[in-house]
Amino acid sequence: MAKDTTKRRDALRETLTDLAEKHVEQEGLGSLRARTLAKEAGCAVGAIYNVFDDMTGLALAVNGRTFHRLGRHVSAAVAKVADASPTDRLITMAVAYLGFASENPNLWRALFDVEMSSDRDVPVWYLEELGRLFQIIAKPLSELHPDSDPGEIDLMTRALFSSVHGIVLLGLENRISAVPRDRLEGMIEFLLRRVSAG
Amino acid sequence: MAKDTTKRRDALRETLTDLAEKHVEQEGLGSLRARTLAKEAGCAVGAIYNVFDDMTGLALAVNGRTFHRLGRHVSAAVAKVADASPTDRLITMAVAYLGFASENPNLWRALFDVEMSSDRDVPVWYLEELGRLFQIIAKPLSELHPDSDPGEIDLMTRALFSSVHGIVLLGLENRISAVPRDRLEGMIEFLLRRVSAG
DNA sequence: TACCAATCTGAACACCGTTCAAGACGAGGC
DNA sequence: GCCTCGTCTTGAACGGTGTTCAGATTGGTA
Repeated sequence: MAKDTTKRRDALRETLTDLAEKHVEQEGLGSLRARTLAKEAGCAVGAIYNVFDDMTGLALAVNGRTFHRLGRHVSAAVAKVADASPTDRLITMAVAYLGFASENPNLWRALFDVEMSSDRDVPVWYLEELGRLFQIIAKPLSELHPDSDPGEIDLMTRALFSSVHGIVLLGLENRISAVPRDRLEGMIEFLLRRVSAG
Repeated sequence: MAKDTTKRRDALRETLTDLAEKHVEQEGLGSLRARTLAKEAGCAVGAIYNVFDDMTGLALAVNGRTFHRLGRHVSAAVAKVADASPTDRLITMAVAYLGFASENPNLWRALFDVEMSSDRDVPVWYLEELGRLFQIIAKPLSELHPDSDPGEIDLMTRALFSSVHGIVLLGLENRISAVPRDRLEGMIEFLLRRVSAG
């Protein structure tokens, strides 16, 4: 079978991603070291490059998992209040987003800190995963504004997501603001109630 | 006079900051190289460390200038519409913020990209400059909500700034969204009008 | 002028991601 | 079972980074 080496490849890929995920979670994206990972995984530094394009590729693999978990986290939260008003569902999702970010700060930050500046294209799954997230935000919005065309809904979705993201981002950046967690929830709820009240 | 060497120190400090600013503006924060700057400034690499603690200190010096320019940009914009309604003034400021960010993307990004994770304290002027920015945002807000206590105003200020910041951040990050500039202005105006309408 | 402390120098250090020639090894044919 | 060949794996080496520090230099002072 020609599968044996492929299996080992996949196993190494997973081992490395596991280890990298642990490092990012505990010490942040900047703590990823090729030599350290190789030692921990019991392989040579060069072996990493048989499995990933470069260290950014490895970081993207970690982000893939995080993105998926984030999506499930938000989905699960909103599923529990499926009968609530669109506004309350929006608030639930946003607070769930805040919760995920504050419970997984390093992993969450890594989602936006990876170097994409190079010629590397944004991976398809990145946009797909983001699209899924936007879709579950768009649903309550289109209920709130049944007469708006999809383009308008899309813009509102991006605006709301960006706003909540901004509050979470600067709120968790304690060097700048250091707003208590429950205050952040209050800010988010205030914002969304105001925007929804039409 | 013992001032002569001090003068040279200050001159080198300014020269290095000028050069660094140019590099950040053109190529981004990540393009700062100690050896390159030393060569351009006509000094040795080690001389940089007589004038700055490390490269982060140099980046902070650049950010100091940017922060100041940003403050003046927003102030100037709102000064032109001093007689407008509080809501319109908020929108003017936010759009000015967007304008500054989109015209100086690399310098603006550097404001939030500097490594502060280490033990280094946030410089006082950083917080002072941010405080000034928050103050000019808070003014229209306290006109809109004359009965709110300063604590509430402060939270609303942070919430609004963070929201606008989020929209600008993800909006200019073309790898993720790529929303046209005028659409971004629309999103900001929509958000602020909704939040202001009480 | 002569001295000393402060400044400046740049080679050296420790570390990083990445590469690649060479050795090891698995798969398929006999 | 053995051989061959191509692929995988190895880790030293490469080129780059920020930072340091012993020695050279220089400016201020007596």
